[in-house]
Amino acid sequence: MRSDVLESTILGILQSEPTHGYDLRQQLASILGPFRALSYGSLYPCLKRMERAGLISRRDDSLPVTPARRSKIVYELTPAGTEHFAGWIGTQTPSDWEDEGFAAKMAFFSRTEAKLRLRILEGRRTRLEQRLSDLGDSIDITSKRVDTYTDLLQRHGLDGARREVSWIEELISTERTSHPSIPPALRSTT
Amino acid sequence: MRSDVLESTILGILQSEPTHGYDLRQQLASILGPFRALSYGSLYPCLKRMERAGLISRRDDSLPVTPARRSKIVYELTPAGTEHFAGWIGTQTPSDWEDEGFAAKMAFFSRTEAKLRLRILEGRRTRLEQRLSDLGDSIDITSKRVDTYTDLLQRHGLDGARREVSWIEELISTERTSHPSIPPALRSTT
DNA sequence: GTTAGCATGTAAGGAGTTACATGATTTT
DNA sequence: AAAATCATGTAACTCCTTACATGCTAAC
Repeated sequence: MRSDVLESTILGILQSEPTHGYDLRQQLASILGPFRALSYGSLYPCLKRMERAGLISRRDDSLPVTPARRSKIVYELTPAGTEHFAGWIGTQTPSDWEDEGFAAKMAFFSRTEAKLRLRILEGRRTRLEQRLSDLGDSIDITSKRVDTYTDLLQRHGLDGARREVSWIEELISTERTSHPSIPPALRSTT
Repeated sequence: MRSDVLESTILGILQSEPTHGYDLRQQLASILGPFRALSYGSLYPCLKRMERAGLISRRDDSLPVTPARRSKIVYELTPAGTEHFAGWIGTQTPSDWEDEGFAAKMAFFSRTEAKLRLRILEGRRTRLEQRLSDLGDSIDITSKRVDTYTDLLQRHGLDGARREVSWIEELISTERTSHPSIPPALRSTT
């Protein structure tokens, strides 16, 4: 995962409420999928970097909300962190086409403007279509080699890519129909 | 990709015919999918390591098969390399459960014994089922957080995981039916 | 009272990318 | 003759994992 994507995702989680590292990892895993979950050996140094960069700060929680004071370090957003997240969520970046960048952006879509949401989805679709055609080329190359299993593997990959594209297309059409403010003329420009 | 998986895959490709680095990369991409394709900055050092380890050797092709001698370096298997590949293809290792390890093994399945093939497929299925249940747990955790988009993302991930499992199950049942030597009693032990 | 899970961290090392550097061959 | 593609390689850098080290708290 690109470090800016990770940082922005952390900032996004912290925007809901101050959180400590261990818990942050669970949420990260549940948003991005348990696979891309990173290890603590990756997360804690990242939090330290972000603190040094002034994006987050350790919260001095003397609140007796949780009975006993533990050795938890609760992080919260600084104004700079809030601003950084607003910048990320309000713009389109190349990493938005990629798997993880896209997942991270989409997880916070309810805080994204409808127009930008659509643009990001369309960018993602373009990326997936390109991937689909690459996959097709690659299968053509191998087609001479008539190994049954290699073939099955490749077909499965192709299916997955196609499924990905149609999922995105459903999302796009849902976005368009639930925002009828967009003139119908634009809808066919796809 | 774990380096032993990469090395074994390279050995597997070289078993068909001696190949040079550039071409090896295309074949690697077409077998494993164009995504997991690695860069030359990764491949060439790996070939050098393998040469030093005695698994492959540079071929002195004075053969005038291709008209002009170019600056190509053609690698071929050494006896040690052949043996190494035979060991890998003939055994089950933990990396066979994982995405890349499994793809690499399956790409050479036509050179794998039917029994072992089945065991590897079943191991993969177990791994995928575990992944599926992890994903279910993770969605339960997030279910309180009723964000539409996070939800869509997670459902999509779950669908993908389920699709993966049923694909593997189809493969397994095909393996079993096309090898009726296996007593029917074993088939229900699934 | 001991096991399991919560919680934070560091050091070493693995794996791969990008950018750079170079040059041959084929196509337009 | 220029552009594209084939072909090999290195160095710096990024990102991440594993293994280790430590200690608290809750449940059995």
